[in-house]
Amino acid sequence: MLELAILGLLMESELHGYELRKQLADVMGWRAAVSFGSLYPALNRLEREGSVKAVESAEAPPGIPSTGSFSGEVAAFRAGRRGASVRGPRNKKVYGITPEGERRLCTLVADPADDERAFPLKLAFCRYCEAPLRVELLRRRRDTLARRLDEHRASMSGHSAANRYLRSLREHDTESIQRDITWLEGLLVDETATDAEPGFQTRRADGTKGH
Amino acid sequence: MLELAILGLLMESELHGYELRKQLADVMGWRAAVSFGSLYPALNRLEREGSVKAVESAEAPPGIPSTGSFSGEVAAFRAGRRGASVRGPRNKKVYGITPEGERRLCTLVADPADDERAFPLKLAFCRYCEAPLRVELLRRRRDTLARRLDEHRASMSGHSAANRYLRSLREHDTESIQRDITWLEGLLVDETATDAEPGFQTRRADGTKGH
DNA sequence: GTCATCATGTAAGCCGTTACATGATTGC
DNA sequence: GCAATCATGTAACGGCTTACATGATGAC
Repeated sequence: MLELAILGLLMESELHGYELRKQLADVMGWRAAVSFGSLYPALNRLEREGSVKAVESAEAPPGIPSTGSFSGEVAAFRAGRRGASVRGPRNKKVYGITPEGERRLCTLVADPADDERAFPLKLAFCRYCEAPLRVELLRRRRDTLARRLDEHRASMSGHSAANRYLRSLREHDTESIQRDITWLEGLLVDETATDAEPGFQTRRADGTKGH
Repeated sequence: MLELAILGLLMESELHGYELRKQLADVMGWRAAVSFGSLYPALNRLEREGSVKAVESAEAPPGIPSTGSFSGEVAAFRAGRRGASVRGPRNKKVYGITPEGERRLCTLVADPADDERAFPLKLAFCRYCEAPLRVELLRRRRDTLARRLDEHRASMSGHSAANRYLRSLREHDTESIQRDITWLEGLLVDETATDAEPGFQTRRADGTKGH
């Protein structure tokens, strides 16, 4: 799921790991506070499989009147040892998404496993996929919750009787699920109402800098 | 957290692993569907540390007119190889909670780390702890959510603008958190309103068979 | 006698975390 | 020059899952 988050953010702008993490925390909040220990390996994995690739960081180092890519080269040289030429001024490695990666993004959104962690992430980035896939995502989630609601009601009798905390928890739970379903149904209506719109959003044209 | 669930269920009745799992699924529903691969090791862990102990299963094997513990002994013998004498007819190992385990239960409820997984479990079993601990639990959770709500609002501007899915997700999220807080506040009121009640519930007296 | 279910466990692996190590850059 | 922050990584570990292995019991 981390991969989905990475790919989704890279659709909006090219980023390096450190900032990816910040934006992820910002965009998704408490849901997806991810650590470097999993972020960097994930980036390497995605790079190996061709979903992202390191790009020249277009960022001109401040303080030096930008004599072409010279200063960047120096920094890369001084930084030494690793991926070398793609490292930016501050030893940064800026990533961009590839066409392969865009396909992977939609594959991940299409993946039927949407638990509480995965779904919000999918929803946040599904705008880069085609409409039918988005509808499918919303329907699937709604159906999952509907099924859960049934189970919930089925097992309402019995256990809760002796435990007022458990009873309250379950009632609250039931209401929450109902609200979620209503919300999803609203999103589905929006989705079908606007299906005359352009199919899906593409990423920013190459060259336009995000942020 | 699995340990809390085990201890909590054992407060109500003596159980063996297999049924523990069923009841857990029943009581907590989708939240805590646990696998044997983690359940049995957890039970062994708890037994080693003295929080639970294997007990004679009082269950008389049906079809045999119960000539004392004879048939049980035979089954245990035939079952062979392991913990031997505490195994019931069907090679079951029935566990009960110890005083040590009861203390451990309250320690776990008191533990300040309550994420989305842990809190419902704590709430479900906090009735075995003393009132101040319960109040503390509810307050802590409410405060956590209140803080989250603030952060949420702080970062509302910006990102959501271009993404109607993300915007909707956040709005829904905010409302959900507010509802949760209101709910918790209600529970807190109940808690302080009923503090003339007997301190806390103890487990069933030894010998009374649950279920 | 065989199949479904009950019952207990082990092994491998996934996905994430914390803690640690390293070094560049900026501000003072 | 020193601390704070930016930036990238590695190592160890944790908790849980899946898949596998084993065997008892009951229904038919």
